[in-house]
Amino acid sequence: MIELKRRAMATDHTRTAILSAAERLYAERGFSDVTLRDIVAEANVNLAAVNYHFGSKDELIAELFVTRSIVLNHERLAELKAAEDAGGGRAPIEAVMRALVGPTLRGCLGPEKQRSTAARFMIRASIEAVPPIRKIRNREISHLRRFAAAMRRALPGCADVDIYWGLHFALAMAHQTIRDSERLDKLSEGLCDLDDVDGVIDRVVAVTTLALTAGRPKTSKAVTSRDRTGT
Amino acid sequence: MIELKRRAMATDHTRTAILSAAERLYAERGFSDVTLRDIVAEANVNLAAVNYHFGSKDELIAELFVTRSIVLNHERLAELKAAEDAGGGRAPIEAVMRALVGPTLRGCLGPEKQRSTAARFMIRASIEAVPPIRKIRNREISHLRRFAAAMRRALPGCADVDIYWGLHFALAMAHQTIRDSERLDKLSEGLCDLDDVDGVIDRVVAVTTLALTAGRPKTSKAVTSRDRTGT
DNA sequence: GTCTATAGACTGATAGAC
DNA sequence: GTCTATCAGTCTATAGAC
Repeated sequence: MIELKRRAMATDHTRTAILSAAERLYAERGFSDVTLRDIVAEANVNLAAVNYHFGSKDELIAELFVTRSIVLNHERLAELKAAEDAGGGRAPIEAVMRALVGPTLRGCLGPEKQRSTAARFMIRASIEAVPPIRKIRNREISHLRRFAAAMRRALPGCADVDIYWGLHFALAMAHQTIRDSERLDKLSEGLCDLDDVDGVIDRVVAVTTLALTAGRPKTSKAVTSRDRTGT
Repeated sequence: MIELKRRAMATDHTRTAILSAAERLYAERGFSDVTLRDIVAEANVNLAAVNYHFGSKDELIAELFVTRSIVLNHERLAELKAAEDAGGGRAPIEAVMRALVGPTLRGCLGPEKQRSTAARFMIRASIEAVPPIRKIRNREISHLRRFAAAMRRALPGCADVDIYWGLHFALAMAHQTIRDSERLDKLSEGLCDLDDVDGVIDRVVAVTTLALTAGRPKTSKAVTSRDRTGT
C-alpha cells in the first residue's frame, strides 16, 4: 500500500485535485450543499474518480478532516512542549490552556478575508458536524489526555475531576466561539471584538484558569465551590 | 389562518402523526439518517402528506425545532422571572445564569433512559445543526437580550462587553456538555458524573459567576485580567 | 380541504469498457 | 487509472380522487 501510494504521488493529479476542490467547496458552501458532481466539476475530473480514490463521499470528508486535525494536534503539542521545556518540564496552567485553545482560535478567528481555506473548512466541520467527522472527533481522546497530564503537572493539588471539567469547558468556549461568532457579534452589537484573536484567547485562558485555581493559594485543593444553592 | 388551524386540529391525525413520528425518528437516528419515507412509514401516511402539511422536509424540521425552542424559552424566562420577583426585581447573578442554562441541561442530561423524546430531539438538533435549525437559532437574539439585561441588573458595575462574553461562555459550556457528554465521560473514565444534572448546572453557574465577578469587591469595574502573557 | 398516486430531477454509488 | 452509462434511492411537485 505504501509503495502504491508513493508511485501514485508523482502522477496522481486527480486525487489531489479532488481533495483541494472538495476542501474549497466545503469550506465555502458547507457539506450539505455541495454534491460530488460539484466537486468533480471544480476539479475537472470524472465523477467515478471520487469513488475510485476515496471509496465514498464520507471517506473523502474523513480524509480531509483527518489531515487538518493532525496538523492542528501537532501545533498544539508543539506549543505545549515549548512551554513545558521553557519551565523545566512544568508549564504554568495559563500556558497549557493557551497551547490547547490557541492554535484552534488563531486559525479560525480573525478577519474573515484572511482565513485560509483550511481554516474555513475546519469551521464548517465544527458547525455541521457530519457523521464521518463526529466519528473522528471521538477518537481524539488520547490527544486530550496529554493535555490533562500537563494540567495535572501545572496544578499538582487539583482533583482529577476538576482537571477534566476544566479541559472540557476550555474546549467548549473555544469551539462555541468559532461556531457562533456571528451570533455573539450580533448580540453584542460588535462590542465583543472577534477579530482580536489574542484577546479572545486571553479570555478563554483567563476564565479556565480562574475556574481551576479559584479559592486556593497556588497548589491547594480543587475548586469546591459547588454550593448548590438553587433547585 | 388561525381559524383554519383550529378547525383542522380536531380531525388532523395526519399532521400530528407526522410530527410525532418525525421527532421520534430524528431523536433516535439523527437527521441525516432519516428520510421522509421512513417518517411516513412510521406515521402510516402518504409521502405527499408531508409536503402538503409542511411544504418541505426542512420546514418540518423547523416546525419541530421551533415548537421545542418556544417551550424551552418559556421555561428559562419563567425561572428568571421567579428569581427576580423573589429578589424584588433583581436576582443574584447565580440565579440568572441558572435560569439560562438550567432548563436546557435538566432536559438534556441525566440518565439516558429517562430522557424524553423531545429532549433527545433537542440533543440531535444541537449536535447535527442542520441548516433549517441554524437559521432559527440565529433568530433567538432577542431572547438572549432579556438575559443580558438581567445580568446587567445583577452586576451593575460590570462592563457590557463582559456581560456578553459571560453569557456566551455560559451557553458554550452548557451546549458543549450536552453535545460531547460521551467524550467527556470517556476522557474522564466516568469521573465526571454527567447524570448528576444539578452538579453540572452548579459547575457551569460557578465558573460563569467567577468569570464575571473575579477580582473585584461586588460592583467594581469589569474583569480586566487580560494580561496577555503569551504570544 | 384532505389526501393519494404518480412523475420528475437530483443524489451517491457501481459495473464494465477502455 | 479513467470514463461512460446506469443503478437505486432521495426530495419535490402536481394532477386528480375523496
